[in-house]
Amino acid sequence: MPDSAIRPRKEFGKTIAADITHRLREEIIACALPPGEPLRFDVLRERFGASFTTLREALTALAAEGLVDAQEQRGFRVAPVSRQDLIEITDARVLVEVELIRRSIQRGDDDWEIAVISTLHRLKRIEQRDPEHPLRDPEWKIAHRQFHQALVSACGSATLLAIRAELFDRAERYRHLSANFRPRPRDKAGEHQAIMQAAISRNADLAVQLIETHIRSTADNVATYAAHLLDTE
Amino acid sequence: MPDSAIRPRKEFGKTIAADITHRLREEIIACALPPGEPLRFDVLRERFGASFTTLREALTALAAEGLVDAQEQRGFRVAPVSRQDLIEITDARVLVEVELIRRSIQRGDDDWEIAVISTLHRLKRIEQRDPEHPLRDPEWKIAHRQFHQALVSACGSATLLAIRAELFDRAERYRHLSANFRPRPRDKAGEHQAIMQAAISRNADLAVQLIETHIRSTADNVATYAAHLLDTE
DNA sequence: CTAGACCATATTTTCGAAAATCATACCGTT
DNA sequence: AACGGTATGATTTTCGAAAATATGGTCTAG
Repeated sequence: MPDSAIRPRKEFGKTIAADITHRLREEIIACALPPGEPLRFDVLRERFGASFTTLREALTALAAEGLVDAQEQRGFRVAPVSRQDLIEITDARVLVEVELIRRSIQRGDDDWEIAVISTLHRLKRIEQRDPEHPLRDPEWKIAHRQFHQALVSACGSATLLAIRAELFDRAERYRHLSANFRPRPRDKAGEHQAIMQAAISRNADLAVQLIETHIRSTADNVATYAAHLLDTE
Repeated sequence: MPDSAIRPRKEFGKTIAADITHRLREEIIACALPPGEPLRFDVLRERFGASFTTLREALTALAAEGLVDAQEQRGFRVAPVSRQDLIEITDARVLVEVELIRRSIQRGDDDWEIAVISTLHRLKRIEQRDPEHPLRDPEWKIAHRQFHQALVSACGSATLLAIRAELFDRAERYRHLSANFRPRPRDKAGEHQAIMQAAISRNADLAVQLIETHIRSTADNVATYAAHLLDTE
């Protein structure tokens, strides 16, 4: 029996507000709600079936995450994109992720190694099964997120992990932005494999270098293929 | 004519929700609302004169900043404190602030130098005038915040500045926590002066080292004098 | 023809009542 | 006495109406 049979309203989290926050976040990251799009209450009300104030709570939370732009007395809109913002997010990600990889490699135990290996394995399975544009596949997105999450999960700082997760989401939105115009994805599978091996063999310097390249080349890709969307701001 | 004559409701920001977010943030940082304190709506309603939903919006925003703990279906409370949390905030601050100081020293122009010098000057003036417990003085708090803000203001990344500001607020709460038990403040004035000089003379390595010591010794102080508040968790 | 004031409409923001949920005390049963 | 279920009160969460504010267009004066 599919549990969708008993799905009255809420799916993620117990409150409607938390659920809508989650759904809105996903739609913004996937660019189903395009950057700069005004978020008017009557439209959202129809789309999500919630009241003004519940929607307002969700939008306020997303504004704090940097995915929504709150313009006082003039409503909300999806956070706009810009080349500068992409650069800042990339730099911040490198700064944080490099530190967390180092800490994880130093502190990671058996469970951490297992998590890294198994999340990569699942990611590769999904890529085999369906070797085309991966960002269109929700399962690939989840598996990709979980692999990168696993890599840093042993760092020991919930504070830095939360910051990292926020930056990851904001970067993922930019990847979606360029996904429709990118001719063919480069060899991410190979990069992920190499990162995993460096991490498991506790070669921190190599892992750090690979991660930085991974993040920066992804951003370069976005800047190239979404250039027409970044310069019109 | 003082503009307080025409202050019907709002003070900071144009919406009541933004105003209440600001006021709640200040009270939490100052530990006027102590860590772990339940934030019940009828109490807040009386204290701030706003409705349920407006308060809810403010609390949701503060939860995203890490100052409030949202327990789904069971309300909100002031974020609890712990030794582990203090360590994480301190480490994260060092990571970010060190990077931002470097960038600011490299990129800062004349206006940056002027901002650093003038904010420190104001801070010293306030300290002369009233040499006792500085955290009790709202003016000192603002001046202190502005000096540290000025130091990193030329870094060129609004993204990292926002992260830094959040961590600064969370750290300031811990400083307030121990302020009542600390016998006498150490020589912060001298430290600030040395940091300013290193920054202005573009000695990045020295400035970075001084900032790191500044942050860590402050945290050590908190851990010492607020120990009884951190271990009971 | 332009600038500014004014009105009408669209949209956001706020409110308190009502619904949903949780915590507690009570009661009956074993 | 211990346990489990249930009623009751306390608290949070959600809703749509009402108030506040912005937007866009029209008219008038210069």
